[in-house]
Amino acid sequence: MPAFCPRFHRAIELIGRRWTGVILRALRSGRCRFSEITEAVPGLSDRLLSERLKELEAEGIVERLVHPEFPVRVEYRLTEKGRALDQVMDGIASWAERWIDPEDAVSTADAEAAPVATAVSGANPR
Amino acid sequence: MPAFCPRFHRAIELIGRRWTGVILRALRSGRCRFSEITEAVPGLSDRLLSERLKELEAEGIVERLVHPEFPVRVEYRLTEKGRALDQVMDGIASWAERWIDPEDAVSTADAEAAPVATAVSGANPR
DNA sequence: TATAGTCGCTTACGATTGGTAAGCGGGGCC
DNA sequence: GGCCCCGCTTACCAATCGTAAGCGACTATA
Repeated sequence: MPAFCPRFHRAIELIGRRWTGVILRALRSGRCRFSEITEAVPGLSDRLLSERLKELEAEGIVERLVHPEFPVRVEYRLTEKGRALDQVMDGIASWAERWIDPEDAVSTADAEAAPVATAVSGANPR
Repeated sequence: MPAFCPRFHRAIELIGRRWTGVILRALRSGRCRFSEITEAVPGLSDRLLSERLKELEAEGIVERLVHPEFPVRVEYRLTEKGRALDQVMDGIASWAERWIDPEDAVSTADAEAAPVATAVSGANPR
């Protein structure tokens, strides 16, 4: 096995970008509208969701469908390439279930969802 | 399936941080010394490798062994928790092999490995 | 007519993180 | 002494992220 593979590198840097993984998971779980995703993923802002979705669309992992109805409805769907990531996502989920301490995970999610009073006062947090 | 799972989130943001994936792959392929990893991964700097290894050690994914020999030899190894990621890594590798265009990947790696003549010269006023 | 609200973005700006280069400590080697 | 090696650490600047606000097309309410 080679120590470095450009394709592997590109793949993991792509799906590993901030929020990308959770966005793909939300899409897979049936959330397909912009606002459904922001609601489903605590801490994720409009700006980043928009940015990530554009990247994923450019990569051919999701496709964007615009329904020119009432308040413009936009639907995002996994392409075949995107659905091919399901087993990867499942693998990560299994690993997380076995090895990630739920409390760590919760505190992380909280910190992202509600970084209320923490950041301002720190003396020199690193 | 829930749209959001804190443990999944934490897991993917952890292994998805910049360089983390390729570092783990390098470790798995037998490179275990600091300098072996920097050599194996084009574009990865000392600073980031050091930072990522510290994080991975703190997470219990790699362990650090110091051999007080000649020029201090430091060995990094995957723990059980780290080795449990093998199937995830394999899944990503398979996906990449099927879906990532080698040329895209090469150009990406090149850009990272050899920004030789581009960056140095002027004409980059912010 | 005016005001307000919805959805999906986009813009602006400060805070965090990443990349590049240089230095450092402890040893051995000439 | 001066110079190399390894594994970091520090310093500095650019890229990315998080927060908040605004925008365009449209409707609903008054």
